[in-house]
Amino acid sequence: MGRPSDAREKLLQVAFDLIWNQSYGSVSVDHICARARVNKGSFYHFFPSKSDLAIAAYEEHWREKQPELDRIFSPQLPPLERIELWCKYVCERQKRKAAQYGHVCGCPYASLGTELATQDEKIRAKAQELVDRNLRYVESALRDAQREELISIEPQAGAKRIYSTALGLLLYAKIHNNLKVLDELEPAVMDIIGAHALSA
Amino acid sequence: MGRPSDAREKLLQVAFDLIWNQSYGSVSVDHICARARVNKGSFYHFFPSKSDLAIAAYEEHWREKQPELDRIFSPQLPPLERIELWCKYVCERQKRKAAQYGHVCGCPYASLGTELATQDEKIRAKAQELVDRNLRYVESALRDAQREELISIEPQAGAKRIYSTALGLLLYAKIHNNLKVLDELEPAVMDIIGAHALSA
DNA sequence: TAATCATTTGACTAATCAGTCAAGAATTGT
DNA sequence: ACAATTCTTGACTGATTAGTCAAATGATTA
Repeated sequence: MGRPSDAREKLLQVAFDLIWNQSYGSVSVDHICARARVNKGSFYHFFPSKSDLAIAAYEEHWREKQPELDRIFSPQLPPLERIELWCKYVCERQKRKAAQYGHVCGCPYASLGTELATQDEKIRAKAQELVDRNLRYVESALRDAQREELISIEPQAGAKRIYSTALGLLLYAKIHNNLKVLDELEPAVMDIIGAHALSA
Repeated sequence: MGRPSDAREKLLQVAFDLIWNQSYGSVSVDHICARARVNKGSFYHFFPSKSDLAIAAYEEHWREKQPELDRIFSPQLPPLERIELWCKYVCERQKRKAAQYGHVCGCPYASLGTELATQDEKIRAKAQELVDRNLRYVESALRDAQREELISIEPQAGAKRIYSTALGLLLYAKIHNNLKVLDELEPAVMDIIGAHALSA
């Protein structure tokens, strides 16, 4: 089995953190290596390039966060409660991050995605994939709500609107470096749903 | 008056274009100079640093685009028509840009802002300023609509929601590199307003 | 114990980065 | 024509960039 190592995992963790809190362009391979206490040679032993690391780091982050999303969007919960829970989760996560780093960090997929969408097709595709995976949770909750005749909105279109609203508010909050912006997330999302609520 | 020159203007123009279509981090001072056919020494004759150029370039772009926004949001027009016109303008502009560069470019303020918000406070503040200037148009239109008793939504909160929706959809469209996403802009915005429309 | 294999080490390249500078060129006002 | 002012030129610095490599190390297995 050769020599055991946790360098790969450390690199993935550090890379995701640095890229989210700063940006892809301003974080160098040397920075990542230094922070992870890994030599450059080891870096390139595990990853063919910086952009491959970024992709792997984001995929790994998804892998770690997925159980939490599964919990939030558990079919055990009433569908609209899932979405409410998700809004709170998004806000809470931003609060934690902002407290840790001193500024609002926004959506990690959006940050990497928007920085490199026009430059690196593989990274754009990965960002899209991650966004779409998130979207699917919302869509599924809306579909369940529809089945229970709670709403009339088309689940796919509704999910896209809700997710775009979240992306937009996170972006707005990051640019204004102001967490209070996110207080609007839950009401805005609920209004999107509510506008199409079936009056009993 | 010394030697006349349009180097400054060329640099502003080229910088805005390159940063919007690529990213701040991936566009070097050398690239900008080469594209503008200006020597590096001239660059630093006009601008103290790369980030100062970026700020000046974005400010200059605003200066050029402002008349068009003034036209779109002319008080001569019915307030909700202004917003409708603005939605169409945003979509049209993205179509033009995408045709020109082969990919959806998204909102330039959001792109620069989200890339550097956590890194460069002056750039973050400028992005915020530009976003807020745009917001003011929407807010003013909503205020006029309120005065005419067309809507009940609070203008400031409504404008924030509408603008966030636009930011979110532009971001979503950029990450998916898909212009069709923007077809949702006008209906989504109108639903935000419509949900608070006063029934005659 | 010896062979095997994955990982580590750190020095190395060649390109690129933002930014500097001193000397020269072009314009205007006198 | 001359001085003052503004802009241009292009070579230069020193730091940083992504990526390479051959030799060394250490754990596992036979």
